[in-house]
Amino acid sequence: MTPETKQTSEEIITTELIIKKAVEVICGKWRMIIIHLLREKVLRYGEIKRGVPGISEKVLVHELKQLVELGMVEKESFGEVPPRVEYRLTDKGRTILPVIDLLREVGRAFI
Amino acid sequence: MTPETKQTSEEIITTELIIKKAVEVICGKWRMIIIHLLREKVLRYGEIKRGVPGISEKVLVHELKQLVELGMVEKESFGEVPPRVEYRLTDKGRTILPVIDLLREVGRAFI
DNA sequence: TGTGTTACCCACCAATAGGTAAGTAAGCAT
DNA sequence: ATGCTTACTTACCTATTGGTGGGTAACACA
Repeated sequence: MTPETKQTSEEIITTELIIKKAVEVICGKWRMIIIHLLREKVLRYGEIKRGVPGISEKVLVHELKQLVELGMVEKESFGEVPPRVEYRLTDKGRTILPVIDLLREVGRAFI
Repeated sequence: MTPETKQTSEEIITTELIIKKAVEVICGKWRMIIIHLLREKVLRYGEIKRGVPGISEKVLVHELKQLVELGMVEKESFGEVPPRVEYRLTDKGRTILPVIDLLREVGRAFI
């Protein structure tokens, strides 16, 4: 990234902004779990719900909405009854998969 | 990491636990900023405070306490007046530096 | 006597995150 | 008519997070 070892105070400020934004994007009790679930499969709403036991419907819906807003997840509704809605990770969403993998590695020490 | 591609449901549960724990450890509005600050220097309380502009004293004290509890930071008080207290990253704390670096990389796309 | 220094603590408040339980639409099968 | 299915919505509540503005100890120095 930055080839220089010394950072100007401007760069430090930007670095802090980026880190804070990234933390904001990553955090939430269930968000990483949902993304981890979507890692390899396109899933319907109900499948995600069953795959994340313990999450409330309200929070799941809210999280999915935010993930779509952030451009990390794509939502596709088929106009069927009963409804069928699929969620899939976007390329942008996939950029944080390495973060999840790293979290799995370092997280062990804190359990 | 796990050489197998298929995970048993037991492993999936453990994976979720680890990810949730890691997220818990990482999150908080200021935590990563504080750790990033301590990356290369041992700092006094006041230096951290000045290095994290915007944080309230209450939150800073609380964060530092939790970081010590988690074993990520060591606190050393010198019995002086006016008081002098130093904080330094432990090896355990250093394990999340790669996470911060990765967050810096992926975070750009979300600003 | 009074002021400055440093690293805190405390009471109180507001905003956000998350949970619970119920309800809804629209069609199909019974 | 009734119930089942699926993907939600809504009202209400609690808990956690973070912020504000004050106070404190203990000594040194003017």
